[in-house]
Amino acid sequence: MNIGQAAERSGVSAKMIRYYEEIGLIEPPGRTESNYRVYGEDEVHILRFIKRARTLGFSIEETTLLLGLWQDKSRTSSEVRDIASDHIAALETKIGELQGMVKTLRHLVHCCHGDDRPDCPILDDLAGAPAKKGH
Amino acid sequence: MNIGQAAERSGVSAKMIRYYEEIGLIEPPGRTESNYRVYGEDEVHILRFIKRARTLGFSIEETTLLLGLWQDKSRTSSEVRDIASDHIAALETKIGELQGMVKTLRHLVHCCHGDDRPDCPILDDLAGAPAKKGH
DNA sequence: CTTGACCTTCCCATGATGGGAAGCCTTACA
DNA sequence: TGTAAGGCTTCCCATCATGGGAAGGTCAAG
Repeated sequence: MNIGQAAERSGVSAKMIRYYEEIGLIEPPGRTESNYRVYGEDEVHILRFIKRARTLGFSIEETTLLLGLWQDKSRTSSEVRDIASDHIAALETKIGELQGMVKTLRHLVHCCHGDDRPDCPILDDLAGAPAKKGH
Repeated sequence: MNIGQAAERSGVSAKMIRYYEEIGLIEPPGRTESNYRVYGEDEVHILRFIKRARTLGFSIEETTLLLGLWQDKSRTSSEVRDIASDHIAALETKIGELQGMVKTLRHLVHCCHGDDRPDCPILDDLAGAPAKKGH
């Protein structure tokens, strides 16, 4: 099948398939006489694997690792689990950061009367003013 | 003061200060005879404002808006609050997505025995295998 | 006067993706 | 058989915010 169909069947855009090939994440496929890329079921399967990993937030680099482990019969499941565990830890760090931002913003919004007056605790905070007590 | 000191005092790198100037987020400062940028307390204050907004996860675009509102005496606090509220909503969407990833990964890691055997539910899932019941 | 630390501009890289142009190929239809 | 539409190819550019580094000018301390 051509790249368009492989894209549709895997959920990875044609642009991205070519990019993955370029960076060596996937092997260059065969070509027709007229230089069209030709894919089979196996390639679609690999692309779906990649798609799923990306959806779970793994970076291309981590995905490369996982893909290697997937295709390596002698891998140990603990290798994969370590990658996944590390990734969970990274995601949780990120979540914590975002939650910190939300908490601060929520407090500021709560303190902001939000009417036609220009007085605004949010801007005061951004500008580095000391927080007023007792809102 | 020179750019290096402004950077140190504001927490914004010299590279970024020049970039912010280039994209019009901040005004071009005065120059010495030898073409060095010259900053004063006001500029450091603005840079700190920007730094804080960025730390809270506002994009450059949102920061531009907030900066404009900060310097606009006729602004209404509701304008600022709307920006902040929108930003909170965006952050929470992002947090939800990350939490979804963590939940899935956690389940997979829980199901993975993580030893020397190659059998690995995480890879099975990435490869699109139907989940086994009961783990 | 030298040396080292600072400043200037300019270009390039990141990570993952999309947009689009120019040109070739295939398929379907009149 | 001719043509038009749409798919494919490569190549370049843009994003967003940031950092790295080179080449060259400037300043301050010794």
